[in-house]
Amino acid sequence: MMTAATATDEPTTHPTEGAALVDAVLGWYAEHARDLPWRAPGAGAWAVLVSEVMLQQTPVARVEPAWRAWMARWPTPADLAAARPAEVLRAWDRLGYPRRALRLQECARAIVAEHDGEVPADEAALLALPGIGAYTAAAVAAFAHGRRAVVLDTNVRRVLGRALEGRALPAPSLGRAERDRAAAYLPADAATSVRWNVGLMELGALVCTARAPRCDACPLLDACAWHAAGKPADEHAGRRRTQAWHGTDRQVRGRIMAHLRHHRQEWAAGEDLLVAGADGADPAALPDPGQPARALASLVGDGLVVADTGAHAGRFRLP
DNA sequence: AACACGGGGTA
DNA sequence: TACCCAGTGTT
Repeated sequence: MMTAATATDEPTTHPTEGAALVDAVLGWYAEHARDLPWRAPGAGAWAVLVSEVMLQQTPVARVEPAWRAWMARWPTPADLAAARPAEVLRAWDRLGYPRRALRLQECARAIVAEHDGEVPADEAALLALPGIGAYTAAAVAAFAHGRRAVVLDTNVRRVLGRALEGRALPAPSLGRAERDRAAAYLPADAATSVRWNVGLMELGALVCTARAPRCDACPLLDACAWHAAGKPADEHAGRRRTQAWHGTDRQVRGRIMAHLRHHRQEWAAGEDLLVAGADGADPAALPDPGQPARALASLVGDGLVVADTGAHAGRFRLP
């Protein structure tokens, strides 16, 4: 696949500088790679895909036990496709963003229906699956199938941004110029490109971290533009917004989902869910009394909660 | 381009 | 307390 950059004011490849960076990253990765289960030689494409979806915004430490239990229970796409969504959501537990769990099951069903139960290797085919975006499509193509792909997650963007451009942190949004630059540095050999991708991610996770980078342990120290410039501050600092959590609709949604995951009965009374969302207090006494009901309605809208429309209206359950 | 979307660990 | 984390889908 041709992924050449089209910028006219810069070369599209960086053979000398790029080769030195690649050697440094590959050498470091060979020495320091973590022994994660989805990297084991026997891990199949489905195992890799499941790990990548779980790792979307959830740290490795919390994903690992959930991934082991998940793969033991549903070792193939067909197994997950046949599961009850309520059990899928319970197994997802507290990994966060539970819509990912539903999309992962939709993804499994699409793989069964459209790809004979086999995880596709083509990046475009992967991108068409539910819950698979640009990052995950590239990651599965590379790590599950050994394909050459431009894998750009937050770690890779930070490492390349620092080493090549001297930026403390990547821009809030990924632009074409940044993607072209990453493509220009991707090794031509497929097997090498896979190790480059995973090596950059590992370097970003263990050494070139966002908060307190351990530059003394970095294999790219001598080549790093950010370090050479004296590690200037993040130029986008003023425009980044931290997401609120306490008192938000998201927190209330989480409480309702937690209640339903642990509820023994099939159906739960809406009143119980509203109280659960209000953290045990009377919803009417909240600063925003309508919040629990609004959160519950949004969960129903997302398909994470089902409302009984029959004779027992006012009762809810997991789908 | 901006938003909404969980939850917990760490400095 | 504030920030961060192997992003995705919608508006």
